[in-house]
Amino acid sequence: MMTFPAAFDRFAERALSPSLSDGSFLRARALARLIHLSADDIAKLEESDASLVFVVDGAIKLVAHTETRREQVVAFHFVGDLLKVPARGSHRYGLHALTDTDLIVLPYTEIRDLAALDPVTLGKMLDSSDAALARAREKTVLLGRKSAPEKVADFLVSMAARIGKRTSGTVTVDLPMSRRDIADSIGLTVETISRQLSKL
Amino acid sequence: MMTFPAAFDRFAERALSPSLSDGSFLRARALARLIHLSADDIAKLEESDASLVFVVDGAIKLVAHTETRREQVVAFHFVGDLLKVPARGSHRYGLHALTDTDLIVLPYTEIRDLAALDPVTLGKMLDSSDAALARAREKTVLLGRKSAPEKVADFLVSMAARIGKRTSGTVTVDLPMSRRDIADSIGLTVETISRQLSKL
DNA sequence: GCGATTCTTTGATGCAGATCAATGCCGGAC
DNA sequence: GTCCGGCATTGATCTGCATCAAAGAATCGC
Repeated sequence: MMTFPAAFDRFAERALSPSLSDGSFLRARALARLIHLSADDIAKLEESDASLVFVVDGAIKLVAHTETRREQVVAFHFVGDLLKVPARGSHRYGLHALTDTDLIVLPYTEIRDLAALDPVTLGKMLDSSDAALARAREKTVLLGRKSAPEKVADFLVSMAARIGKRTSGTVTVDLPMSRRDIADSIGLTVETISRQLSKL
Repeated sequence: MMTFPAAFDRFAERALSPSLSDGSFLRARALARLIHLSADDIAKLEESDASLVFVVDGAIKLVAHTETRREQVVAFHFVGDLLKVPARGSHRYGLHALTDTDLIVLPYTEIRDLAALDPVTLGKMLDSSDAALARAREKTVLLGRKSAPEKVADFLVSMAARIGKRTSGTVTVDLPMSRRDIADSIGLTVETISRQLSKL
């Protein structure tokens, strides 16, 4: 748990320009909300507009819901990540906490307009978007052209790269998500995940 | 076919700020190359660095190659699109022409640095990245959680939205890509595509 | 500490879509 | 024209993963 001023400062350090005008800075501060989520909670976001979200602490999944009650985990995000949660498109998107989590949430279009005059802030948004796009493209290859064993292996490798702890040669990963989350992320069923992991 | 000055102007109109300084404008112009591709040609890009590509005319596919000779179509792009072709990551990326195509290509990091001082240019790059990310996310849902008939139907709908011609109530789409391209895009085989299309 | 609930594992069966194979179709070379 | 090579369709078979089912293991409330 965290206070708003402390959380907003972390957001500002990560996402805003240090040379942002006082006016713009205060405007951003006024638009920001701190949301604390317990594990399994769902963030209440505007569905009609996209949101800019900063993960102050914890871990989350971005989920797309299809009409037919199926769900796809579009991305996982961890501390320090900046992401855009899209407004309702052909699917409904939701943000679910994997662990206890603190988020700073801002309305996307407003903050985009605010950043329109500030290249440093805009640049940070661009870099976040590019990073997310790169991961989404890798995931496209994973989902489109790989077998179950490859999917599980690649998933573990990518998680190790993002949240693995390197201690004296060996890398350990503490996975904050359930088997179901993994399954919904890489397009398999929990049973298949379980079987693949048993074989290791 | 098109001359460099004409092609670069179209790129500048789409991607650069009208108020960009003369120096930056000329620098961008010096970095840009015009590449003309015939159908099925592959663009020769730097593999060590990402490229910023503008589609002046024609249609292209962004392809990821796996080690094992399989390939995944990551995205299709059409006239007016601005896209980033990533440097070699865990997969090798290539740009293939679907029809006769003119591209303006620039080294990504240089143009990103050049844009670092110009919010309008940066904003256009951000918007392109966001649009690509939104499509990639939709594709993630498609690949991860949909059946063959749904994949084909969704593919046709999304292509209609992007390149369909609306003439008096009915929408017609002229698909520039082969069955194989469609298959490699939505994670199916040509035979399955063929069977699904027959049922319509 | 002990049921109740949820998550994970393991096994048996089924099916959607891949693979293999053959034929048809179209467009270009000459 | 007709030969040829690549693309598309259609059919037969196979298989990887889903689905269905049930039995542990962990976690929670009280």
